[in-house]
Amino acid sequence: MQTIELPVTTTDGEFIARYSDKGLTGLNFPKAGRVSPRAVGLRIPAPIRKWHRFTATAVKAILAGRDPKAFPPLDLDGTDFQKSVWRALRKISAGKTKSYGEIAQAIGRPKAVRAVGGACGANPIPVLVPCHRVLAANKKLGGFSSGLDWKVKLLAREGVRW
DNA sequence: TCCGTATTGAACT
DNA sequence: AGTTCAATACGGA
Repeated sequence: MQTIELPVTTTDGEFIARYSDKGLTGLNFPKAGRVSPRAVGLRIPAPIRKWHRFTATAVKAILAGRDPKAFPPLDLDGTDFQKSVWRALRKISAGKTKSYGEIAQAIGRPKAVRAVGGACGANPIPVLVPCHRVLAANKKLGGFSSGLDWKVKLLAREGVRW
C-alpha cells in the first residue's frame, strides 16, 4: 500500500493530507520551512483526487468556523478505544465544546478521562476530527499536541467563549 | 510490568 | 485561589 501526500493551501498555510487507498489517513498542520510535497510525476488515482477536494473544502470550512458539509472517507489507524473516541469527537459541531470527562461518558467509560486525553493526542487527523473542541472540566484550555495557539485560534474562529 | 498522559475532584495550604 | 494528591484507563516500551 502506498501513501500519497497532497498539500491543502489555506490562508493559514499549507496543510499536508495523507491518503491510503482506503481514504484519508492523516493531516498535518502547516510547518514553517517545510517544502510542500507535491506528487510530481506521480499518477494520482482518481478516487484520491476526489477525496482531496472534500478534504480541502472541509479544512477551509473549519478554519472559517463552519461545519463541513462533507468529509472524505477516513482510514483511521488506531485501537478500538481510540477510534471510538475519535468517533465521539466528530459529533461535536462547530461552536460547541465538551470536556474530556463528557467524552469518556459518551463512549461508555466514565472513568477513562485520562485515556481520552491520550486518544486525543494520538489523533492523526486534527481539525477534521475536532480535538480542539475538547476543554478541561473547569472550562479551561487543556493541552494540544500541535500547539495550543492553534487550539485557541480554531476556537476563536468558531466563536467559542471560555 | 512500569511509565507517562491534552484529567478530575477533593483536600489541603 | 493556588497547590498537592490519589484514582484511573490506556498505550507504548
